[in-house]
Amino acid sequence: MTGATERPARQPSMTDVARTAGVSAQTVSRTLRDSPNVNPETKKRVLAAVEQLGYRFNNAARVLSSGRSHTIGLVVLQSGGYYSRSAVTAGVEAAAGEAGYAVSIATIARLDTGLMERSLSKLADQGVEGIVIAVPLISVTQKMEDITRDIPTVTLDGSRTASARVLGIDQKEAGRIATRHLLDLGHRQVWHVSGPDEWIEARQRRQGWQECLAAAGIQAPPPLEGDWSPDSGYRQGQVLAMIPDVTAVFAASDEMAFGVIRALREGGRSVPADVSIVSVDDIELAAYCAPPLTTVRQDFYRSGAAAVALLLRQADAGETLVTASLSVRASTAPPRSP
Amino acid sequence: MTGATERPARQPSMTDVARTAGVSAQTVSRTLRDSPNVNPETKKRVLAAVEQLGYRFNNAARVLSSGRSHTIGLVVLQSGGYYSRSAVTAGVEAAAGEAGYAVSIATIARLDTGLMERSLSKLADQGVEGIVIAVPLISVTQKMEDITRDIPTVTLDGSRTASARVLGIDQKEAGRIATRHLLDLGHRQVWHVSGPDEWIEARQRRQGWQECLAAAGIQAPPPLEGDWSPDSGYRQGQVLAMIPDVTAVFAASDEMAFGVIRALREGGRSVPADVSIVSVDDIELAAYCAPPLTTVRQDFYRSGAAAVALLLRQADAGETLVTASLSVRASTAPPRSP
DNA sequence: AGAGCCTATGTTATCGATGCCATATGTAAC
DNA sequence: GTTACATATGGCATCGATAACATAGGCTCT
Repeated sequence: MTGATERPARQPSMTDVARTAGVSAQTVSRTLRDSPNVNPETKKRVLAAVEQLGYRFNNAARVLSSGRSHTIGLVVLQSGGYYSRSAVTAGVEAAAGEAGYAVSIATIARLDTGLMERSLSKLADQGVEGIVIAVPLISVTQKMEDITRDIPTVTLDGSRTASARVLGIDQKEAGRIATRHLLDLGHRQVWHVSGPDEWIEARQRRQGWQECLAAAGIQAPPPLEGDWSPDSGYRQGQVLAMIPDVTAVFAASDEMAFGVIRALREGGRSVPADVSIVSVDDIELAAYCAPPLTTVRQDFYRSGAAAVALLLRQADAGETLVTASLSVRASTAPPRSP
Repeated sequence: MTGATERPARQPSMTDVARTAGVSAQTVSRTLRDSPNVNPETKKRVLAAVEQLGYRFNNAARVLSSGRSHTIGLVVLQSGGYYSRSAVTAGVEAAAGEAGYAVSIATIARLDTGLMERSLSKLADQGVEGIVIAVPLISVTQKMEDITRDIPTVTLDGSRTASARVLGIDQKEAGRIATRHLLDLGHRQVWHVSGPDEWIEARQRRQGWQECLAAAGIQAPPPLEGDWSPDSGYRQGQVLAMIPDVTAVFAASDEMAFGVIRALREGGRSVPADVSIVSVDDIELAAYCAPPLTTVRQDFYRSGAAAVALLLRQADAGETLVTASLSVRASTAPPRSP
């Protein structure tokens, strides 16, 4: 029975390599980790054996014995719509990869406390060494506190648990720049279609808008809240189209801006002749749709990367990293009768 | 020394739980995995101990001893631009999560053989039990063959290694539907702005277009190749704008379509009055830009989920899963003088 | 009542790499 | 010519869970 041809194709282990190379497993381990005290000659033999057997190390064993998983967890929203969020993902992955860390992604289908808890648990179970949370914590539960106490966590949204660190993202700046641009063109009032109130991003952009208006001695009109989607922009645009003296709108995202524009046009307003629109994100399409969108671009990729650096203790919390710049295109113009 | 207060806060292990509950580690293991033969009474004691100690299992140990990682690897392109791809990601994650699998994502910055090899290696090192490749294999190397021989792999692009299975995605259908729509409107010729030739998607959509034209007895004009980006659409649109008798264009993606439209308009052509445009994807913005885009929607989410099912042996290869449906909006119309 | 079989639980070996300590050279220092 | 110390390598315990086997009651069936 035992003498059968069967050899269940087990992956070769370090011991196998050691045997082939005529050294101990320990030496193989040292070689593969570039330990200093290994004879170049020996090293060569070991590497040859590795090559020959097609050896690849067993991650689980490595993690178990070293106690290090070299993995970072990332929590993002599933729906791909939010441009800035996917840029964050790319930044996190790039920075983590560079530092030799893998990224385990937990997506949540929508903002929901239960889903959030489950995602964090999942990541904790996977033994991640750090967590980047790129969605708002709509409410912080005990369970979340427990996990973020045990595992270094950085939030990118401004919301936080007792122990999670927050990477400073000054979104007000974007709101200010956008509003300023409209005022500079001669508009006397600027309306705002904001993101959902749970998102600090949305709140900060709204604040920037308010402050900028206040500084100009203008009383801000009530903001209209959307959910980042083009459709929500469209619906709020329909509201704006019913208000006669609207000449300038600041939308909190490009996607909403396009919805607003559509509604305004359907309502008989021309953009930018009657109404100017600025938004935030600068998605690729912004320059190619009609009209090409004037929008504030921010470097979210960089803040994703910075979050990883912060987790790996190579950067400080509180630093403000997202820089904003205005791309002026064709959705804004001076008001008709200044 | 030893009597110090210090207790280095090691995570509690199964043994600790066992001690607290007054049972063996094995019983704890059984309880936590819902083994049938555990006394409800005992189970309760164990769960209480788990709760009390804040125990969470050690994934590495579990993987090492069971030989199962319960993780699936996913290779995608980093740049978020390709709508269909991110839908695939969501589908993969949802299906994997449902089956109790985690997803480890390897993103490649661009289509490059070296990067591809590295990503696969990374995933293999992590001990994934299956791999979903959602990008084209521009060239298959020995190393890729080796990895996909050892680990069940499904490709979603149609390209393949010797052992990877291919999930049948009939993209021709999309090309056919789009072209058919234009012909039905009365157009006598349909031009095509295709995706990059490395992508099977692009090739198949092109084929569908060609076949549909051929069936109507029309000689297809040379396709214009883009890279999925709005900008590439714009550049090819400039070419089209220089050709007098273009009345209908099929673009292989929504983003390119918007680029084409912009170029055509700048060239003095009106859309859809002078030129009709159909594309593929149905991104959220398609309905809100000007003009609202007529486009073919495909269910990529579903094919991502199907890829996972295939890996987990719950489905068959070769099955065609992506269904296409046309969303008629305002970028198409009958030709001016039929 | 003893064979046979479930149920509930414990014991022990094992997965594959690493940490720590031991050992065997070589070689510089006094 | 010891002491001393760096270099190169091996041995063994260990990480935490699981698989496989072992055992001890309790029950059914003939």
